[in-house]
Amino acid sequence: MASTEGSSHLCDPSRCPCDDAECALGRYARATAAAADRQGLDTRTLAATEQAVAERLQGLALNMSATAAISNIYRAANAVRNHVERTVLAPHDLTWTGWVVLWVIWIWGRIETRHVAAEAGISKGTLTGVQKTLASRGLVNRVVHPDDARRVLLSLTPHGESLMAELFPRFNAEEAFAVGALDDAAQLQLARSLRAVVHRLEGG
Amino acid sequence: MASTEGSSHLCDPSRCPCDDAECALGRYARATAAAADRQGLDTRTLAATEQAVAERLQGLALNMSATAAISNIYRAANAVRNHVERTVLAPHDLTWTGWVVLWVIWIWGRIETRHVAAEAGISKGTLTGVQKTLASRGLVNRVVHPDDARRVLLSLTPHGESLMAELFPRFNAEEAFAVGALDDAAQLQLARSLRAVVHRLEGG
DNA sequence: ACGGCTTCATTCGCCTACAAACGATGCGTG
DNA sequence: CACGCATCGTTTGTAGGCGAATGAAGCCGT
Repeated sequence: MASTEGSSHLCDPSRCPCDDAECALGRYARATAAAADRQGLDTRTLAATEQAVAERLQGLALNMSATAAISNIYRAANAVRNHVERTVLAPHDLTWTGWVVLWVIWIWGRIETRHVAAEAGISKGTLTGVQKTLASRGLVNRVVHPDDARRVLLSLTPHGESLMAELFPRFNAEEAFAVGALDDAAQLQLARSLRAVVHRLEGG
Repeated sequence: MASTEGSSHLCDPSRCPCDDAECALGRYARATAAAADRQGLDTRTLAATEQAVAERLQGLALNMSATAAISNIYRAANAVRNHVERTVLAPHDLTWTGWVVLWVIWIWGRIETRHVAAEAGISKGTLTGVQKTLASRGLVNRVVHPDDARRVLLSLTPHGESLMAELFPRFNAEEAFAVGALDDAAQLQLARSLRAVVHRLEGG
């Protein structure tokens, strides 16, 4: 029977809006139903497993709003990144990290690599590779620090400068589009709540 | 002159709370000041560049609240991921992606790989590698679909089951800790705003 | 039943991404 | 001046991460 074919289509979370606290249980109910409908064989074992999962989740249902908030943080971050990569970065063969690094150098003009890594939120080792890629495309200059041969200074080439001048307005416009469904107060509230999360985790 | 040594320490964004709309200009002012203090040589060129950057940013200052919200989404997502990796996942040699994949399989019991990739928010190709890693550790079973030889079904081994039973409560506790500075209403509001962003970008 | 079309998972090349190890450089003290 | 120690950036090894290409498998119209 084709019970595994048509009815096995799961609720795609990237399209299903129902993952807040109230709806999470409903979503899980749909999950169990779909799973029960999907299995075909060994009904008892899978049903027992699903039952056990339900008991586990119900035992921790008090933190459902936390789960909803956290999982949405991650999904939103990925959505923003993917959207910007497609609409702004991909036409110029730039990755997200490459863009962030360019942006940091653009803002600071001339900056040591360790500071670029800290500002961009990547490790030193990662920056070495990104910097090499950007330099090979003629976007970034690499100069040894005149006073300390251990350090390296990065700056944009004229080509990099003109690219940033062209891309930054588009990037900013996409940022504005992403939060376009929220009014100014909601945007500030969102930023404030997220900052509270960051402080809580990174120390503050 | 040690002007490049002590005074070149930039405001570390991972620790500086000042990146909301009001403070962003202040942060940039500090940036320009630090840059001007840092350069030592070719003062005019760098100052002219900074001046040009200031003009560009001021011309787009209207979207500052959007920038603050978006950048905080990304920082918060990274903070959550790093925190959970350190506190819960690293002791068991699990990566974030590996955890998410395990979680999806745990919830759905038996699920096709394409659905796992969709639920976990990764590509099919990435899942192939992650699945291989998890299978090599005896956490995941891989079975060809009985009715369609193209598809592959994933499920947890008993070892994987017991690992999830142990780790999920800890994971959930860390999620709750991350948003612990917000009350329930703020958590739901945060989830709702983020969901609005996701809908806006992924279609809805 | 046979030819195209679709839909899977996998593979490939390239690029992050991090921790740890490494080598080079600078600094401070004896 | 020379020794140890701290601080850089880079390298190494392992694991994600994606798009595009690949090949196997099913579907469907003729």
